[in-house]
Parts: sequence; structure tokens; C-alpha cells
Amino acid sequence: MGISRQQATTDDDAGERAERGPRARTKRLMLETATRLMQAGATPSVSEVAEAAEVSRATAYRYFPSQAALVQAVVDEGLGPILTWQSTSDDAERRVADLFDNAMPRIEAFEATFKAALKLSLDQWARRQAGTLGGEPAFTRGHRVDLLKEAIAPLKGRLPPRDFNRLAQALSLIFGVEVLIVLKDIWGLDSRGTRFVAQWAAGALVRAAVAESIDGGDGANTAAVVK
Amino acid sequence: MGISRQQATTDDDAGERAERGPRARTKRLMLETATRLMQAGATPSVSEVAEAAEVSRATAYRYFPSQAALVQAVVDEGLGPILTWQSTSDDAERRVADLFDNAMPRIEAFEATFKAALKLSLDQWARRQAGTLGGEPAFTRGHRVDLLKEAIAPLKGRLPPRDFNRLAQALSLIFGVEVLIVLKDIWGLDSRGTRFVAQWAAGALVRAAVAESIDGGDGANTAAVVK
DNA sequence: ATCAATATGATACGCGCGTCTCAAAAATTT
DNA sequence: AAATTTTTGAGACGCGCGTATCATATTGAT
Repeated sequence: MGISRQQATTDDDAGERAERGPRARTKRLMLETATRLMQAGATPSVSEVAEAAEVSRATAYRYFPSQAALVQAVVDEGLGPILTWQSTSDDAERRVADLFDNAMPRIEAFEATFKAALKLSLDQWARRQAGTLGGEPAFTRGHRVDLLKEAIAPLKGRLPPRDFNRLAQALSLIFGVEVLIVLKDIWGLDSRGTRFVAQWAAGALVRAAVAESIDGGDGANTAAVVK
Repeated sequence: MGISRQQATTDDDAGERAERGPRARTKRLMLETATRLMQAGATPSVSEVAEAAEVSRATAYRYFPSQAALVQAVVDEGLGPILTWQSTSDDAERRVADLFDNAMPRIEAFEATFKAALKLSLDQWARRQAGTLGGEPAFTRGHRVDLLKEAIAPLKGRLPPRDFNRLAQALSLIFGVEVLIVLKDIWGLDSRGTRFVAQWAAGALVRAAVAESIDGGDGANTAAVVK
């Protein structure tokens, strides 16, 4: 079965990147073409990438059996630099700000890709609910969880674990593509305004978490908290 | 000719709800069937609703020309009660908390519907980027903007307009379905945990906005985001 | 009761995605 | 260089969505 052989290849390459030969070459060509198209704002189907890369549809589908696989590959490709990034500061708020400054422009650059990924996740979720398609991973917790936890790591000792997690969770609400959707598409803000609001919210949350831990427990959590 | 007549009906009904006759009856039947299916977690296509409601595909498509129209109708139907709701308090933080308490369970009850709506918006956005489909509304700013602005209305006088908007924008990041996606699907929280985190974050943001305005400008904004 | 208007249903069509088959081309081995 | 394996391309197929057409049933007015 040539098929299962080639299917396996898609996975093998994940492990051994330096693979040589026509397979790897064609795959890279497709990946680069797809990345280029997506950076231009498109959300190309496998067929469209095939045409743009000047390979046949059949070949394209051999390497990327679905648009989902394609998008995922582009996301991984484009997100690489973020994942290894480290803030130089050891102040939590500063680190979070640094993370946002680094990640948000990159997310914006790959906006179409991230939106496509979100859309596909929603698709998969819907199928899952419908009964079709069994125990797949459904929503893949991207990298945001780890990135944020790492950013607020300096608070790990100073905050109760519960509060630490709550902060990480709250921050993750203002970190992903959803921010772009809400602030740019719905509110009509520009990139600068979007980053500004996200930064402010992030800072406010970090400060709130720290402040609470200082003046003891839920000092600010009672009804209105009149300061 | 018959078509444009019936097409118009879809719009007319929005204005005159009490319409009588077979048209309204069938439409309601479909809407209720669709709502039932979606509450059960499904994201039915027009054809599926047609089958469940025991009307022909052709008829179904006359009333809801696309899945998007169907979802939109169900959203409006299910969201109605929220839109007219009013908090009895005049404390901003309390009002926001009330809003969340009221809206979040309802959003959860219609989770599949909201996710479908988000997915369709992303779809439309992608098509738009691709050049196909012209000047459509793209992302329809739902009701969240108005709801939140209304909730924090008590701060309208006490906060500079710029800060007021920033707060509304930040709050809208932790208000929609996206919250469910991030906290339930990605983090794996349950409904209670999700509401808890969202509530905490909302309160923290409101308090931060108020506190800043009190101790004058950007008293807490020093470290990050200098502008 | 009759007749026009209108709602419905059955059917067929185009289109795009993903799958499959098979033959030609390219690469690798012997 | 010849033989074999691997990669590629061309085409056909099924499927689901949305559209269009036409005949039939239902409704409402005269």
C-alpha cells in the first residue's frame, strides 16, 4: 500500500526534519506556498495550494490530507519563534507585557491562519457533538497555556496555586486570536488599539492577582469592593 | 417571482411577528426544531432540520436560505431575554456581575449555536479576504458591546471616555463564547469554574479602571505599556 | 363551488471537497 | 544500462450543500 507508506511519511517528517529526497522537497514547497498564501490573508484549500505550488491535486492531498493538516502545519511553522522565546525580566507584569509584545504581532501576521485553525477546531467540535467522529483530541490546547504559565512563573511562589491558575486562565482569555476577532473585527480597532487594550487588561489582571494576595485572600472579591 | 415574494417574507416576519398563515407556521416549526436540535448540542444543516421537522428540503431552504440564516435566527430567539434584561443595582461592578450571571448560563445553554455562529463568521471573514463576496457586514458585532456599555454605564461620568471604552473593550474579551472555548475546551474547566474565572477577571478589570481614575491617570501603568 | 394565488414537495443540477484508481515519470537499486 | 521502487499526474467517483424547475396540494377569495 503506497498510501499507508506515504501517510506515515507525514508523521515521520515531524521527527526527522532533515529528510532528503523528492518527498521532503515537495512537502516543503507546499508548506512555503501555503504560508505565503495565508500570510496574504487567504485561507486556501488543499486544491488551491496545489495549483499555486504547481503540483497536482492528488499529490497535494498525499502530503496534506485535509485543510486542517495544512493549517496546522503552517501554524507550527509560523509559531516556532514564539515558543522558544524567553523574557529577560523576572517581574511578572513585565514578562507578560513582553510576551504580548512578541506574540501579538506574530499572531496578527498569521491572522488568517489562526482564524482558520479556530474555525477548523469549531468544525471538529461540532462533528464531535453530533456523534460522528469518535475520541479525537477535539480542541487542541495550543501553546498559550504554557506560554502564559511561564510568563507569570515569578508569581508561582507568591500566589496560592489556585490564584496562580486563575490568573493564567484569565490571561489566556486575552491572548489568542479571539482578541483580534473581538477588538479588530467587532469593535473596529486597529492593530495599535488592539494591542493597547490587551496590554492594559493583561496588566490589570496581573496587578489584581498580586494585590489580592497581599491584602489577604479575597479582600477585593466582596460584592462591590468599594476599594 | 414566487421566490422573491417568499424571500421578502423572511424579512417581513422580523418586523411583524404576529403574522398568520402557513408560512409563519412552517417557519416557526422549523425554528423550534432547529432550536431543539441545537440545544441538544448539534449544529444541524438546513437539510437536517428539514428532515427533523418533516418538511421537504426545498421548503426548508425557502425559509432559511443557508445554515447561517438558521443559526442567526436561533441565536436571536435564544438571546431575546438577555437583551431586555436590566440590573437593579447602580454599582458598575455589581451590574457587570449580574450581567455575567444572567448571560453566561444562557450562552452555555446555546453553546453549540454560538459556536456555530462564530464558525460561520470566520467562514465569511475568510471568503471576504479571498476576494469572493463583496461588501457584506463580515463580523456582526453582536449585542455584547451594547450590553457591556450599558452595564458599566454608571462609570460613564466618572471615567474619561477613553478609559470607559477601554474597559468595555477589555470586558468584551471575557464575555462571549470565546470564554467557553478557552476555559472549558482548552483548559478543561467545568461550568462553575468557567463562570468563576470570568467573574473574577471582570471584577478585576472594573476595579482596575476605577482605581486608575482615582489615583490619577496611569498610577499603576508604569511598568508596562508606556503609551 | 370555482378559480386564482400561494405553499409545498420531488427531482435534477452545479460545485467544491476529499477519496480512489491507474498509468506515466522520476529516482533508486542492481 | 536495466530493473525495480517510488513519486507524480490525470481523471473519475461519491457526498453534501445550495439552487432551480416544475408539478401538486393547499389556501383564500369570489
